[in-house]
Amino acid sequence: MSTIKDVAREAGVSISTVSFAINGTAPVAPETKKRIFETIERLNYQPNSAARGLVTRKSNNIGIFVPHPDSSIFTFSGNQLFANLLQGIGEVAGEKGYNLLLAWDRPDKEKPSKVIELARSGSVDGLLFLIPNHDHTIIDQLIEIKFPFVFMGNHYSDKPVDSVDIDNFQASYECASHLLKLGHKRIAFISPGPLDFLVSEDRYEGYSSALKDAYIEPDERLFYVGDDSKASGYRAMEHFFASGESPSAIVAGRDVQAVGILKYAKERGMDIPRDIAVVSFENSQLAEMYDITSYSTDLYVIGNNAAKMLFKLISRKKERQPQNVVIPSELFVRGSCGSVSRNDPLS
Amino acid sequence: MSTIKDVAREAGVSISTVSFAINGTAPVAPETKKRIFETIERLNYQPNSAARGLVTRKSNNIGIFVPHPDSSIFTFSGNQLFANLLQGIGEVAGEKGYNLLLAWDRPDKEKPSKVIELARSGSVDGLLFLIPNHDHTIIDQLIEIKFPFVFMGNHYSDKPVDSVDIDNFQASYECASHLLKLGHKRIAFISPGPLDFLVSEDRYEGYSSALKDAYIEPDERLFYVGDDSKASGYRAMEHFFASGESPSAIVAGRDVQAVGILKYAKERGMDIPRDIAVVSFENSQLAEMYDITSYSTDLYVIGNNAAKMLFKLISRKKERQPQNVVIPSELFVRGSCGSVSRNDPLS
DNA sequence: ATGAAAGCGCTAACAA
DNA sequence: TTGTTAGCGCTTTCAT
Repeated sequence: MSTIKDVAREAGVSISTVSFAINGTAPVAPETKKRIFETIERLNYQPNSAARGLVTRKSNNIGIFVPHPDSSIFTFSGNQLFANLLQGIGEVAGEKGYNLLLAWDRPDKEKPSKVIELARSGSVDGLLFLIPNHDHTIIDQLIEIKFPFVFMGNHYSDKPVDSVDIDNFQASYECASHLLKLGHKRIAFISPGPLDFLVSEDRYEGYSSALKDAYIEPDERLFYVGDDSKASGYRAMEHFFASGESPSAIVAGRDVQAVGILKYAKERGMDIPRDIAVVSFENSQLAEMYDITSYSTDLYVIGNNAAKMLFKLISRKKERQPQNVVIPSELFVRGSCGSVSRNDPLS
Repeated sequence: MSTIKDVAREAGVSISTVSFAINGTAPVAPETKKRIFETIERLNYQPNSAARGLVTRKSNNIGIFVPHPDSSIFTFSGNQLFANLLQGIGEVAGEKGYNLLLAWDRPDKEKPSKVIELARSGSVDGLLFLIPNHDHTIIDQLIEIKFPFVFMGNHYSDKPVDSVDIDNFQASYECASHLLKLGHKRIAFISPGPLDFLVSEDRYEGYSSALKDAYIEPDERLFYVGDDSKASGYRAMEHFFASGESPSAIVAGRDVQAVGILKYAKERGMDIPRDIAVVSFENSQLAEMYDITSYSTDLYVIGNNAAKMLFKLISRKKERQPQNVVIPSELFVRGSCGSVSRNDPLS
C-alpha cells in the first residue's frame, strides 16, 4: 500500500504539497497539482484513515446505536423501516464523507458500554440513538464529555438532549379522536411495546387525553401491553373480551398487532369495522395489505433529520440549546376503522 | 480526553508499561498493574483507536457491503432477516472486539467505489458482501491487493472467492421435485429477482433440472421474472394463465410472491392447494402466516459463518484455497402445496 | 507556491 | 520488570 511519501517522491514534490493538493488546504500550482493527481491515480493511493484521524482528531464515522438485533424492537416494525432509516441517515453521511458504524450494547453489563467506548476511543465523531428507552448512565457520560448525539424516534424529557421524532402524544390523541368522532365510547388501547418505552407512555397519554376531553374515563380493562407480534394483538382481544367491558374500537400500537386483532375477529365471526373498529400505527405494508387505518411514522425523514442535526452538533462552535425536532406525520384512513368502505384482506 | 501519557504520569510508570499492562504484551508486576488500572478507571482512559490503528495497521472494523437501501433487495426478504444476519455477524465480531461498518455504493459511478476506498484507506480489515450479483471490477481490485472478503448469500463462479450460502440449485431442485412427486406436470417458476442475480440463475437451473430428470421440458410460458413484491406474484399468475399453458403448481421465488399468488387465486375462486399448489422460498413469517410451504434461508447462520470465515482470512498466515461453505436448509411443508391440510390464511 | 519539521497517541524493539 | 525511543502516515505551522 502506497503512502503520501511515495506519492511525493514519484511526483517530485514534498509531502506537504501532496497533502495541500489533496485537501485543498493551500494553493498548489496547476501543473504540480496535475502531476500529483496522476501519481495518486497511478499508485492507487488512498490516504490512511488512521493516520489522518490521529492528526485531525476525527474518525469520519458516525455511530448508529441500536438495540440488540435479537430484541424484537430492533426491526422496529418488521420490515422496510429500518432500511428507510438507514437511507435517510446514509444520504446525509455520504454527502459529508462519513461512514456508518452500527453498534449495540453488550448483553453482559459488567463491561463498559460499547457506546462510551466508541465515543472515548474516537472511533466515532457522533452518535445516533435508535433505542426505545434511556440508559441514564450512558447519557450522563456523553453529556459530561460533551459528545454529540441525537435521539431518533424518541426524546428525552429529563435532560436537555437533541431528538428527532414524531409527536406520539399528538398522533395517539388523533387516533383516539378519530374513533370518538365515529361514535365509539369503549375504545381499547394496546401499547406498541413495554411500558418503559417512552413511545408507549406518550401514546397512552395521547389516547387517554382524547378520551378525557370527550368526558370518557379510560378503563383499565381496555388497556393491554403489546409487543412486536401478531399474537400480542390476538391476546389483547382475548383480554378485552374477558374483562367484562367489550370494546367497540381499538387503538393498536403496531400494524402487526392489528393483524392479530383481525385474526381474532375473523375467528369469532366479528366484522371489522362494523363490530370492531381498528386504528393502528406505522402505516407499513401490512397496513396496506390488510386495509388497516394507520398513523404514519416515516423513518426515512427521521433518519435524515437526525443525521443533519448530528452534523450540526459535530461542527458547532458554541453551545446551543438542544432541539426536539418533530416530524410531521398523519393518519392514513383505510377500511378498518369504518370511515371508508372495507377491502378484503387479500386484495 | 486523557492519553496514555496521562495514565503513565499519574501511575508513576512509563507509557510502555501502561501499554504492556493494557495489551498484556509484556509481563507487568501485579501491584504496578493494579495501580495502572486504577488510574485508567479514574481518568476514564480509553486508548485512541486511530493512534492504535496507525501502529498496528488494523482498524478493528469489518465492513458489511450491502445494496443501496432504497433497492428492494436490501431488505433481502422483507423483515426479520437482515436483523438475523446482523446478529450472526455481530456475535462473532463482538467476540473479537470488532465493530461493524455498514456501507453501500454510491449511485454515481464516477467516483471510485466506496468498498475500495474503505479497503485501501484501512478503514476496515475485511469485508462481508451481501449483494445479489458481482461487480468484477471491485472483486478484481480486492483480490489484487489481497484484501480479505467473503460473499454472503451468494457465490462467485468465475473467480476463487470465499462464500457462505445455501445451495440454491439443490433447494430449488427439491422444491420442484416435491411438486413432481405430488403428481404435478405443469409447474411454473417465478424468479426471486432479476435474472442477473445469481440466486435467480441457480434456482432456475435447479428447477429445470428437476423437471428434466422427470422427463418434462421446462415451458418458457411458465417462467416469470419476479421481484420483492406481492404484486409480482400476482402478475406472474396473470401471465401464466394468459400464456395458454395454465400451471397446476408454482415454484415461487419469495414468500411475498406466494402471497400475491394466493390473492390471485382467491379472486378467481381457485383453491390452494387443490387447483394450484404453491412452494416458495425464505420460510419467513409470511410463510407461517399464510400457511405457505417454503424453503428456509437462515441468514443468522449465513452471517455467523461468513464472519467466522472472514476472521480466519484476516488472521491467516499463508495462502489458502477459497471455500464455498454451504449452509444446510430445508423445505418446510405447509398447506399450500397439498401434502398436508391447509389452514386459513389468517389463523 | 513549496518544503522542512514537529507532533497527533500509540506499539514494540531494544536497553537496562 | 520497566524505561527509552523510534516510528506508523498524516496535517499543519513556519520558513523560504
